[in-house]
Amino acid sequence: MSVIHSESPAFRLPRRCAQCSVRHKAMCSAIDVDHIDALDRIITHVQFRPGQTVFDEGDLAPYVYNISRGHVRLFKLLQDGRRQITGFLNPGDFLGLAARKTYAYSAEAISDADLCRFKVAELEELLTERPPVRERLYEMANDELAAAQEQMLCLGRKTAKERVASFLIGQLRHAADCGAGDAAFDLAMSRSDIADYLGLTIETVSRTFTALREEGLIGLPTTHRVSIPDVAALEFATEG
Amino acid sequence: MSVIHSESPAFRLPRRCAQCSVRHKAMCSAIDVDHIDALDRIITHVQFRPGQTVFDEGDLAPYVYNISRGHVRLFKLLQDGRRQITGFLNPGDFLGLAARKTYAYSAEAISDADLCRFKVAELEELLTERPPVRERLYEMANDELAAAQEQMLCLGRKTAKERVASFLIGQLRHAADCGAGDAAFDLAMSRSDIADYLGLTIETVSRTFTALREEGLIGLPTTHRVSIPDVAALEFATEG
DNA sequence: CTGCCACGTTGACCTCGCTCAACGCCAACC
DNA sequence: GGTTGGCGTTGAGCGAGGTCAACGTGGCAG
Repeated sequence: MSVIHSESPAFRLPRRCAQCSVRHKAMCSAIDVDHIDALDRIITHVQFRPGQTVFDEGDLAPYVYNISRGHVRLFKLLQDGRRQITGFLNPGDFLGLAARKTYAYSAEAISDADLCRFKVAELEELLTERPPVRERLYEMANDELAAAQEQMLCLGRKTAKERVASFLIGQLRHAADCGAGDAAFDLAMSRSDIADYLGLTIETVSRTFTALREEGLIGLPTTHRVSIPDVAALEFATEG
Repeated sequence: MSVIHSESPAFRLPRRCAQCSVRHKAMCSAIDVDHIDALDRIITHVQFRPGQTVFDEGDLAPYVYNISRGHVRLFKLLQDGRRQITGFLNPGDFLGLAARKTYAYSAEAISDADLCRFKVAELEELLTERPPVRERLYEMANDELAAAQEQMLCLGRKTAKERVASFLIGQLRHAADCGAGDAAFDLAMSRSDIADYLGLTIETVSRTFTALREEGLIGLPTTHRVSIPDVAALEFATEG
């Protein structure tokens, strides 16, 4: 496919939940193996290309999603185009949580991404039949809330260097969860995405990466790969 | 009492849920009138003075609270004392939502405040018996999440003037919910609290209030009272 | 190979909001 | 009445991060 940032509609894709590699992390983990077919019946698998829109803030919200592969950015825009990325989602993450009748934020794929799509109405049935699923969703909402509060601290009170260090530690933690052994990982997102996540400009992010590299706090084998020789040292730079 | 910022322990206070003036807004609204006595049995009413700590970030979290009177600030601190206020709570609001084993943020009373205290363990029983309560909590968590995302946009991408305008519009909305007729209201919090909520300094908040007043966008009959002659005009100042 | 384009880096300069300091106001207290 | 202390406002100067611009680099199409 020649046009990467295609706006062509996401296409469907047949899959089975039983084989889902991220089921254990996802909301679906609250549903036991014997009832997975109930999931399969209400799920549609859809695929997105990098940059493609999953939904826009203000759209009617008939669907929620689970990410089975790839990365997604969530963001809000001001009228003049200023953008604040409120979070990056990874495989296993839930998308559409805060949704009421309409989505409260926009979502775009960062990389190629496979998503499991649920109709909210059908999910509601599942929730009524299986209270543990709602409990799991409640837990996930609370985790997101805690993350949002941490991010507010970052945006409101940390310097550029502290923000970038915090971001990198967060990415490291996530990579560690995914089983990457040493303190090195790949960034799924561009400098521009990082800037809009940290409330900085691209230039400041770039300069701060360079400064951290020159101080020996990080290594940058490629622009999208980061190594952290001394995690404690970088953690210190997170707020000191 | 001569010492306002007393650190004396909060004292208990007998009350009945049936008479609670904010029950309709609170989590408790998911419990019908016939079962209010179940609430009364697991609730302790506690009172706080201005500046008093309800709990600190990192404390074990055996309790959650509902606010029946007064105002509370939630915040996180950096080691060097920098503070980010993540939210102001009003009567009817729930406190301790994001709690896991320990609180993820600190909470202090801003004004004199009455709180209804629940033991988490006992609330859990109520949740199991009455699923609508968990649904209500889930909704509240999602509302808070949406508010947190809006605040991230504010902190990451808005100018000082836009932040203060956004804050004032938010306070106006809240006052309107509470039935205040015209576009004027009292601020429960100090300039210092507003600064730490908006990621600014006290001086910048003060200067911005003055600037907005000189532009005719707001009136300041007293330092803690704000009138908004043209809500649409202030709303416009909210993002450009 | 060549040209193109998106992305990232670096430099020079500027500005918005921060820092530091002085001052005003008001309520509490002696 | 005078003093004190908390809070808010105002001013002067500064600096972290933004703006604008140039340049480097790597992947891809032809």
